[in-house]
Amino acid sequence: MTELPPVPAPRKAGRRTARLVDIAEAVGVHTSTVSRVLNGDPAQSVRPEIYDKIWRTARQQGYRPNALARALKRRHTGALAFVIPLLRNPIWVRLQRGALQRASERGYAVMIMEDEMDQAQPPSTYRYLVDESRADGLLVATSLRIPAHAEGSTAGLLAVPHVYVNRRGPVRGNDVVMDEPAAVRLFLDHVAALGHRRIALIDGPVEVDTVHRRALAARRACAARGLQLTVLHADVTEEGGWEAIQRLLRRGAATGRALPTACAVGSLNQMFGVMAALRGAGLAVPESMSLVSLDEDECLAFLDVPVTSVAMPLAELGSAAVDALIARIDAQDTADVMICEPMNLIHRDSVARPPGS
Amino acid sequence: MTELPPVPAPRKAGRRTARLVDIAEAVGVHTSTVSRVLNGDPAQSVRPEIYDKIWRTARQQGYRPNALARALKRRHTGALAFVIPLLRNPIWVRLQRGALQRASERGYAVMIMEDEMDQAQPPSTYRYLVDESRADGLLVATSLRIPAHAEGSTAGLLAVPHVYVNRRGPVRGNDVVMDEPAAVRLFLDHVAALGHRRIALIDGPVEVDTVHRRALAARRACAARGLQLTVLHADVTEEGGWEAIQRLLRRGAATGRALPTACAVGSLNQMFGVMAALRGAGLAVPESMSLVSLDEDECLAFLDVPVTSVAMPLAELGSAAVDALIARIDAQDTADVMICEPMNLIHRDSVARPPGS
DNA sequence: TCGTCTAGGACAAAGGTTTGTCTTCGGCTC
DNA sequence: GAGCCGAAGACAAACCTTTGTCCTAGACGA
Repeated sequence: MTELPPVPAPRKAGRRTARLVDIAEAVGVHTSTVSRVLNGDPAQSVRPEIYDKIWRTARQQGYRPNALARALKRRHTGALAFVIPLLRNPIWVRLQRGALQRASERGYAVMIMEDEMDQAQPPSTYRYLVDESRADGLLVATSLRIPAHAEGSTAGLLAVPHVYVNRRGPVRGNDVVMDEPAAVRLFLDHVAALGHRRIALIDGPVEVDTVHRRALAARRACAARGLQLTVLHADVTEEGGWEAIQRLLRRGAATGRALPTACAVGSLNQMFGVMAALRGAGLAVPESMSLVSLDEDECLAFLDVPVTSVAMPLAELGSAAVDALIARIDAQDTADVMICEPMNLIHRDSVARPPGS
Repeated sequence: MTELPPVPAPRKAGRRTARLVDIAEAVGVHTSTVSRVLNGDPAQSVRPEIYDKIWRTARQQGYRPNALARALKRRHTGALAFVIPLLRNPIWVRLQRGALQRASERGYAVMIMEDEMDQAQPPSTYRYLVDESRADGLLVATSLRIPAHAEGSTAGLLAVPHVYVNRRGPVRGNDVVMDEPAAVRLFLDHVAALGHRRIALIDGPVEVDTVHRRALAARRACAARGLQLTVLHADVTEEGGWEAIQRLLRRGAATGRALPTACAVGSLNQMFGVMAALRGAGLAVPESMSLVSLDEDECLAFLDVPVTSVAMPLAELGSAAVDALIARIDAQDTADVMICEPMNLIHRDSVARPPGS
């Protein structure tokens, strides 16, 4: 394997790929006939002998329809653009996977546009992809925060088929999201049943829509259950999680109020920071603090103390988003979609009864 | 060839986007003039007044050249296809980022094709993307193992501009890889200097090219330094890492030979399993076993014991791969590329002197 | 005055498909 | 035998740009 043949650099020597007209000539019919036969046009009738010859020739010449010409004529590119922040956070990977797979099943290619977390562009920036006929529609998973969305950038996008993924856009009817409230309740019910009364939620910046909805759901659910809730917003990084715990501790020390005994963490990255900070503060998990990750990843099972988590339907979200976008491209229904299943609490070892119970 | 691409659905009618002819009519010139002016053709001379009017009208109508028609005529799509296994492993994310960014700088769009780890396709499968004029070239980062590559699947790809990323293809001249031997040496020099003599390398399946090259480099370097090396191949998962350590322990018990005192782990996923297994076996890090990850990720700094790692130039790899592919598309040079920098050992707390020294 | 040159454009031919409309011809009915 | 019809395909017009070539009128030189 180490010594392989030297490369002959076989750049295509003028031999162009087969076209419809090549087949037509070889068979002795018009290109329109070849086109209809190859596309299985039921209205076209040809003698079986010609039919066979067309297929044989096409196969033999390795014919592939030119997607450009076809798209130009059909006014339909068969491509979807996915605007996504490429983060280390595995949720995006799973989401991307689900979307890619479904798109491929439905005969669409997906082009990925990175939208950097730090300098997110308004989604309408990407409209040009549709205007230039590079894509038929936009899957928007940008991390731009809500207020910036709302201001003006809206109008541009509306002219073009698009769907917001895991986020709510400025108008209703184009969103595909997960049931964040259910995830939060899954966590709350679990720890409340064990006797926890003081709860913390550590999550990303409040301007991020998912975070906002989780916080809201947590507040409602805690109010309903008579639980005391502390919400801490921090960067979606290990540092962020670390710093959030510091804040929690400082706040506890300053007010003299007892610390929460159960804590949910919005992202895997933050989780690492949270655990490090807890360890540093001498707070044992789960003895002093129960921990639940709202972001499932297999590595959680292998940590020092395996972390209980809520597994969200991310792949399902991705594929549902693709379906929703294609429906919009085909000018079909246009309603928000919420993906609820499957959503499971994965029991591991980071949750226990509150201390002193 | 049995199945042509799925027939796309019809598209809703509506306000069409501006075309060259719309501008031409509005201005009162021929479309060719508009095209040349808008494309800045230096050979075209036009009165300043017309020039201004063309630009004004184009801007006002929000003209965007139709990428399909343009690509059809120019025989150049401006898109690259990236065949990649979408894994949780963060290396792919970084690689993808580097590639996306560079491609966008060079005016190319990137479409991502997922190639599943489990059922990887021969790279020539994706040739159709170029044959159908969907992309100008292929960035191949498939996880398919070498032997399968070599057999027959080669010929198809050669006809098309492509580059293997982080892998060696079956012929020389189309590979963009990192300096894995240097990474291995960085690890070895570090632990050898501390007095370690018995070394382990836990990595993915040997058929994966990067793994193969790392193992080879490790063997050579250990031989040269008089170190004793154990290489363990395992799945690139947490389980895999866990199981590799079990194997190491069983082997030690069976032969009665002393265990390695320093261990490099090829991927982050495996690292979690390795640490769990070590913990389970009562082997403290770094007192009983020094650990180095060959896969840097920020979370390593926040683990129970922060893990020393070798940071590889992944983003650089991605952008270099894009450059190399574009060079091939432009029929320029065709030589292998090896990315060497930046590559750093990130010192954390998982490496110490060997026990009893 | 005639020819030449150049600026300033116009014309038209691609590029490969799709698709609405026509044509031709044999067979059938009446 | 005239008329009609369906089968089997041919024709040609898009789809929107790019680009090689051609045209025209005024300026200029001889």
